[in-house]
Amino acid sequence: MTGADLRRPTIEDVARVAEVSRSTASRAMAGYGHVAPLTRERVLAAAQRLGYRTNPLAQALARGLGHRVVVGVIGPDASVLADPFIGRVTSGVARVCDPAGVGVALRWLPLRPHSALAALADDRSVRGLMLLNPTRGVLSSLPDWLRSRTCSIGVGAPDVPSFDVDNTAGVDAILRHLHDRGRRAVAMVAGPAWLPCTSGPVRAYRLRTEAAGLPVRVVRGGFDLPDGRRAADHLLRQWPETDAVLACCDVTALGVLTRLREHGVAVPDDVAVTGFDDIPFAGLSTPALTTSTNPTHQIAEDAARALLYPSVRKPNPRRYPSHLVVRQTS
Amino acid sequence: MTGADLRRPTIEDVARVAEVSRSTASRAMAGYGHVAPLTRERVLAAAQRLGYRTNPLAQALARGLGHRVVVGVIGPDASVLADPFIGRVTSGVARVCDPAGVGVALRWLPLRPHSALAALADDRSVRGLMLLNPTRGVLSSLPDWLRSRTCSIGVGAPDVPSFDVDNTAGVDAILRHLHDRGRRAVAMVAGPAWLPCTSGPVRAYRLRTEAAGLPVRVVRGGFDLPDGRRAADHLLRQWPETDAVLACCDVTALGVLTRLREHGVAVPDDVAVTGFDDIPFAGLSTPALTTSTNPTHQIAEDAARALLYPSVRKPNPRRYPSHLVVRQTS
DNA sequence: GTGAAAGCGCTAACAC
DNA sequence: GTGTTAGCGCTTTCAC
Repeated sequence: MTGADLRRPTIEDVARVAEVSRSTASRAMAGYGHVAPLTRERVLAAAQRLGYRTNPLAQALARGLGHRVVVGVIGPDASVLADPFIGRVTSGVARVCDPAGVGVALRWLPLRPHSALAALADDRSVRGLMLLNPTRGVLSSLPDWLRSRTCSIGVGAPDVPSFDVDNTAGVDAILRHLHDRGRRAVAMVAGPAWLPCTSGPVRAYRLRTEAAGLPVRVVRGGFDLPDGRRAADHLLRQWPETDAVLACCDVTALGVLTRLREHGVAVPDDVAVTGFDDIPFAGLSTPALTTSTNPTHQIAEDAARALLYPSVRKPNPRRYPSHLVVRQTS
Repeated sequence: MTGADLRRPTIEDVARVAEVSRSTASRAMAGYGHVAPLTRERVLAAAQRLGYRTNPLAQALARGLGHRVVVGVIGPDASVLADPFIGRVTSGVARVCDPAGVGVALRWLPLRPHSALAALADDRSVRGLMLLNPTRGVLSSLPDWLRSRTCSIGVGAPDVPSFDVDNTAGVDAILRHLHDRGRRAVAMVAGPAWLPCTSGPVRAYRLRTEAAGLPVRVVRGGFDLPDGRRAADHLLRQWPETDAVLACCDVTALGVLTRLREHGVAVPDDVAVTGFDDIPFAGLSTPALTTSTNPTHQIAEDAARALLYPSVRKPNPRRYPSHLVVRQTS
């Protein structure tokens, strides 16, 4: 009835009602440390009765735990944040972080992120850093405090847990599939050179192609449609006998597809085209794109959990299988 | 050189070096309140020299400001979070919040979100709530504390800033376009009934159609491909003379498109099809989808800023124009 | 304009 | 097992 009722109850109030000290109340609520079962019950009952809710702000300060996970995307410029892939990662992380009272921030990091990482390293609000597309160099230059709370979607390091699709195996499977279908002149449209994760696939392609005694043909692509179109132009000019194009991402593949059509090349009759990622609309193109599907949400969520609960150590690096989805373009 | 150097400098250290009190140092750093210019300079210099970085955790506690914005998506079940649209919103918000030291959490809210909102209302870590697809009923039931820090992407209220596409005008423009092209039997595939933002477009469609003395034909759709396919089946059966389908979302439109093709219906020759949203791959379908493009990122970012900086009042509700993109399906 | 001091609400040594 | 106590680092009245 008095003004005191307007105040939200603090743990002090709970302690008073439960007739214990603040520390005991704290222990009882937290669930660790030694508290007599009966005492805990009393505390919990008091909390319940008062409608007590712990204040995450105070908790964070006292524990010295940051309240946000930063998703840091390394790339040549901030436009990398516009990629739908980033949206999937961010939303996956945001969902996993929510129950822990943690939020997600999204930030572009330049290819030489040294100073940006230094800034992150002395931001006490940072609970963890999820690095997208880091190079080994970047990982090794991480300040210690930050390193111990970093994970990577891409290449990792012994002390930086990494989560990624096994795209080497994925690309290999696609190539096998193309060979099985009788394609002999398979050209690869690789990702941009600055992207560390492109090297594995290129190597896999090279290895299997050479082993089969077939010609190795790699053209560097990017991530968007025009890149794919340019790649198609390049291929047609350079190696007109190409009978399959293995692109490292769906968007590029779709660019290749449209450009080939414009040139009057029949897909898949003249040339097969494959993508990678299985974006939501890969199945909607005409013809529908053969690609490889990745558990992006799963990866993002596992990575987020690794950051939130670092004590639970898992095998590192963690690689997720990519599954071939054969549609109509191959 | 001593152990003290390992400790991160606090504002206390800054104050000592600048030879002022903690409060003055605090004021100087914050930038408001009265501080003599010279004093401020001294403080700033000291901070600089010590490499002082404010601790957002302590700041949050002392100021009583939450550290995360919750994006709450209202829908029948948690699967609504998988929509790519959510990814775009989340990443947009996360980017804007980052510089403010704030994170984003993502949470599904049931159609009757009463208790979920109550929980949010006494979570002190919540800086703001961004509601997606709320109904007026939901808005009016918001607890006061929460209401004053809520914004909506969808319908709003006098005291809840809302940000949304003017989809009524958008749909009207599409319909006008179809009429201009000579379509006379335009059927609409509306969004799901639980989605509040579907009523405006339906009304707009009804009004203009009736005004033109043409038949009103609405079928309820959902958000995914199968919904569009079902809608197409329904239309062909019910109103075989339909010569245009106005769908309220691109994915549904693409479903309609593929299903029509399977039925041997030529698009756009026999039937025109239009979508809404201009998802990244609307331009890649064959034929390319005519649709309307929306500034989703802009909306999300503006809404986030409204939450972070509530003092900067803007007109409410805020409506963003949708722009017709005529491609090949109409 | 500046300083003293009282919080913000919770946690975690440490002593009992 | 439980309580005492000293923080966590910053903000903000309120005097002067």
